[in-house]
Amino acid sequence: MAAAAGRPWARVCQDTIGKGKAGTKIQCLKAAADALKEGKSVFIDRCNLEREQRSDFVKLGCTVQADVHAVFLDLPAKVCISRSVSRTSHEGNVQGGMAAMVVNRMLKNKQAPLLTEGFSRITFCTDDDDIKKAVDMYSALGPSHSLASGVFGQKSKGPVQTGIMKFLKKADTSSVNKSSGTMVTSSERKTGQQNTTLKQENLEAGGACSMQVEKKLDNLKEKEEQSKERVSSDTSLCTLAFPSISTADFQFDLEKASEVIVDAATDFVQKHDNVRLVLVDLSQKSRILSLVKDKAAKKSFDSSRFFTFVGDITQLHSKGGLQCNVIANAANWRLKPGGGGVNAAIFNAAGEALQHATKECADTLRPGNSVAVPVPSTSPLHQQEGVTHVIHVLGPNMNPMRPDCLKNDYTKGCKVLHEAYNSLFENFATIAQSYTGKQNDETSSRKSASGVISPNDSKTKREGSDDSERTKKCKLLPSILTSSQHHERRGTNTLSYHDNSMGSSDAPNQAREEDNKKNAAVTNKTWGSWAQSLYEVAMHPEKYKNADSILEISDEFVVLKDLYPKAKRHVLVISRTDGLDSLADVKKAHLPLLRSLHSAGLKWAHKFLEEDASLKFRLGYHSVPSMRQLHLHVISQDFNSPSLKNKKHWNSFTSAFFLDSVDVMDEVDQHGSATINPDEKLLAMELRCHRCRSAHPNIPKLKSHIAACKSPFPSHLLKKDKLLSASTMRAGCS
DNA sequence: GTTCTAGAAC
DNA sequence: GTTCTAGAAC
Repeated sequence: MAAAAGRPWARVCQDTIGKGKAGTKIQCLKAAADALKEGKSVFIDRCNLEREQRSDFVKLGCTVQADVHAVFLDLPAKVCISRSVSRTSHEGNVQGGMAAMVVNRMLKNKQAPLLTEGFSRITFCTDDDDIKKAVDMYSALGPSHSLASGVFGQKSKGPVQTGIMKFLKKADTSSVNKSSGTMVTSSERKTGQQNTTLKQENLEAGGACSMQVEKKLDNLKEKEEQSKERVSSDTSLCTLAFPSISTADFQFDLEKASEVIVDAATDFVQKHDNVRLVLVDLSQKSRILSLVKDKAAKKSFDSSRFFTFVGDITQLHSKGGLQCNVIANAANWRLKPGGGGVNAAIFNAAGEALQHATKECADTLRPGNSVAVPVPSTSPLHQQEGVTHVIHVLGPNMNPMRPDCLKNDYTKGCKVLHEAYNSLFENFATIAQSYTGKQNDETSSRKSASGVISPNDSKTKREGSDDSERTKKCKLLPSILTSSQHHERRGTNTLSYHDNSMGSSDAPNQAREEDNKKNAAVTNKTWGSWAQSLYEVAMHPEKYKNADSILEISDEFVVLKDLYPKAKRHVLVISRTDGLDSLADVKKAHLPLLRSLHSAGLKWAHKFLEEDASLKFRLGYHSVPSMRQLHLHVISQDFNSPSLKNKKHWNSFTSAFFLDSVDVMDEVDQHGSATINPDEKLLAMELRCHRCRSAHPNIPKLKSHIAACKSPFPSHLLKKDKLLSASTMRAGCS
């Protein structure tokens, strides 16, 4: 039913139609029919996400011979959810925490509109820009204007669609003067002039976040209290607080490390006056502290000048009552923040100022060396803790997953660790000297001024001493590399990361390149230098047999704890077959190998289930792995891990990108190869809960959700034992 | 101002 | 694979 041109628009909205009460679809249909009778154009503002929901409106439009258009707001789920949750004045009161649930439910069933439903024009809007364009277009419609029929704005146009488009465009030219649709996306309507029913698939979109889950503070309860014991508050002694170097992430043997510490420290305090060394660790139960204590007790030296202390090295003064002028940092070779442990804590506590100050002193650090950095006076570490210098130290590394691994060579390791402490203490001695000098200077200046210090004098003095300090600092930093050395270092380090850390320093680069070429012939993929780690482990597992991360070595595979686990339990079963880099290389002949990897994975999953029966496991492969060498993931489904940080991480384990081992074995058995969907889009998909499939706007919100979600796992996982749990394990045993 | 993502570099 | 960081999103 085409009414006269120039008639206004009627907005039919189920949220408002009930005048305070919940509206009904019947009311909407009646209102739309009435408006059409009056010759108005009608805008149906309703979430008609399913075909069935909207069919009555389409029928109504058709019976009155109006053009029926759809504007489909096909926004990413995360946008819909975050906006619906954060809106504050929704007419239907769908907002806040409830909204996420409602929107998730709706999105689950959403069906994109089709021309065959009876629409003459469908406009897809996939972002705010599209929406604006659509609003502008409909707002600008005049009485004699018309919009082309067909489907517009759909991002993935299949060939059929194109055909339809062509056909419709052709047809459309003959009906140019027919009335056309006009729309408004909100209650604020402009001048609609045509008489048409317009249907809008309305996904309300508004503002911020879904679940109002409070941010979990990573404040671990077990964080040990600072030492309560009284410590000497003798401030005449310049004090260095230092953490044990290399014994945490670098996995240096504690027994050997404690010997080195005691040797180096006692030696140092015996040679230097007016200095104090304090070995600090967070935990009362710290093994390195007790080892050092025991060993130190057997030596004769002034125990007030070298002792151990339990506390946070960044809060020794404020929380521990221990004034330290200088603290040491167990740094990384890049001298960058992060990485956890002491390094992260110190950079955190000192603020950005320390990063800049460090940059000014050095770019990189070699094992066995240290660099002293004056802590800027603006830094909280300086202001609150009275720390004037941080000395970054890099010790030897025994962790095969870290750069410059010494592969258990403790002869060299102890030597380097000794060098590291010596370098640290020497740097500290020079700072201490400048302290004593300063104190003396100030004392003498006071004396000479007979108790009167002019502000100018004082200022000059301070600047002067700062300057001399800087000069000294440069002299005492043997670890600072020249610019050219620095570049060279970077170059070699890139290699050494893989060569040394992965134990193939004896394998020349050339060989690696050949390997890569050989491999490229199979999968046509070249692997970045960083992608070689698993290959190295697979080829030479014996070199790492002492590393904690290696759980099992057989002729066929190596079981390794993932260095960056994406869940509470996450291990890799790495095939040892050379040249088999990923699933794409797998042929029927590899079926026995796949079965071996699978049963090894099962065995470890069972072991973990015995330790924690609440876990669930999946065994599978990444369609396109990032690391070379075929490896099976065994991963618990809690995904509770700080290393799970981004969308790619999430989707690589929860989308079709993750191929269940049982399916892979079946496919290889039946077709001689695995079906791989290498679509990168799988990794860029919206974030959905792996249990209830609800969508979430970002990783933190998703993580909050999955920590609480108790929905059953999707049924496809329950088939074929893809999801291993304590109960499936028991069933398997019986 | 803070949080979060995404892309480049490694 | 991770780290770093600019800038988008909030």
